[in-house]
Amino acid sequence: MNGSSDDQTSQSSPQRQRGPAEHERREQILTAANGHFRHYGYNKTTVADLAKAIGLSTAYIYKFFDSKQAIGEAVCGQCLGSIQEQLAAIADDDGKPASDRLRRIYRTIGKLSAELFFNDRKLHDIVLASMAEKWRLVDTHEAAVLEIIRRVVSAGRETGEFERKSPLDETCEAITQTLLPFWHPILLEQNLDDLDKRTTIVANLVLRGLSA
Amino acid sequence: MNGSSDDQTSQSSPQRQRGPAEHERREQILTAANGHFRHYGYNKTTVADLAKAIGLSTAYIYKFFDSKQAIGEAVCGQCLGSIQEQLAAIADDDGKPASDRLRRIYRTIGKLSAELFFNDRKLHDIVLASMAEKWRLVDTHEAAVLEIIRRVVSAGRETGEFERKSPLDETCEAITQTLLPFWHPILLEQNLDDLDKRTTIVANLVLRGLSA
DNA sequence: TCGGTGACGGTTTTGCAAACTCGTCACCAA
DNA sequence: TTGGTGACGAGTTTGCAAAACCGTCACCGA
Repeated sequence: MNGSSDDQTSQSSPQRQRGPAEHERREQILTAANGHFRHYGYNKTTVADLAKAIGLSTAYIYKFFDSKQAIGEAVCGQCLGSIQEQLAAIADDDGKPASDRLRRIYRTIGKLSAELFFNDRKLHDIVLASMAEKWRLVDTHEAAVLEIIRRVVSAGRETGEFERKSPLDETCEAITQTLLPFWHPILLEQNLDDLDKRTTIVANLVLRGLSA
Repeated sequence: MNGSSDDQTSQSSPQRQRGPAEHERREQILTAANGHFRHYGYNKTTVADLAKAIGLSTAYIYKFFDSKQAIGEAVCGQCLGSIQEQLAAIADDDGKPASDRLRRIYRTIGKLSAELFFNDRKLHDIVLASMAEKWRLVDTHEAAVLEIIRRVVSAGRETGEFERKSPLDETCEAITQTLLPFWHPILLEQNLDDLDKRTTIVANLVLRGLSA
């Protein structure tokens, strides 16, 4: 009858990576990790597996990464970074009205996130791992999305397309909040149905609130 | 190197409860379950524990509930029902403008949900259980919230406070989506900080989109 | 018929030792 | 100094038998 709480918050604060930043070996490790995590899953891949695949010892891998978790974060970071890039490309497409861009961001973040987490089925458990421990990745990603949103909203305000009275920071934060259900792995897992429709109607609602 | 997927969706569709609906024993079981789940947690409470506490056999308990899960759902349902009632009370307070009511609903759902899931610390793992299996409770709750939102928005449209052009259904669904991060147990767990502020700014954004 | 139970099969959880994994360190070679 | 490794301790997962739990059924008494 004891408590069932397992509070091991391995938050990984230091963040400064180990060893040389640009190094062939680092890329090799990341590539191997990417392949193995996708193929066998995160938990079933051991650091020794990666070492063997490259033809190194495990000890040497630790010259480049603090921990297995750090490798996982790097791989995840690349995936999320790719999403961020695609969103940024939409955000910075000055040819289109800001409202169109924002609408596209809603639909795209849902689509890309769903693909990332569930089409690549085996990557799914790295996500579970990253949630179970409390990796900083989620916060980082959220911050990046916030920044992208800010760019779009600012652009819309400058062209007079969006209202200018509400505080920019709060508005952008609020938009980011409404975006959460469309990229958060756990929410996505629980509700993949109608994703495209849901993103669209929320985008509509939000845009009504933004329009000048 | 096999898959790590455990697909046991115990969705519990039938829904029709067993035995007489209004019965002293049913209340007793629910009361005992409530106490035990809170005190010892859901997983560590056995049906035999409940039976012993009331002074019955386990077999008799199954005259009233299909399964332990059904008991858990009933207890959870009561808690969520209490939240729904409080939200409904706000929604139906005709003395105040609809925008005030909606704003209060945002803040209240966040506050009450956070209290339910985390102040009552031991109830926390019933939530984990209810997520791990895919109980219908979450959907039921979401549907109830949607209905409450619909009442407020309808009221606001009738008084001319809210715009009337957008489709009512879609708008209410969208609002419900934006509410999700403020009551979903897992999101709440991951981000309790600034809850009140976040609900407020999202409410502000949404209300700008609603105003006539 | 209503209120209630003991005993039982099939599945899940538990306990514990063996095997494995993570990450460090001292150390080697060019 | 840069590139690289074997060996090892602390902690974690695995395998499997024993115990516990869930849920059903036949049955009892008023």
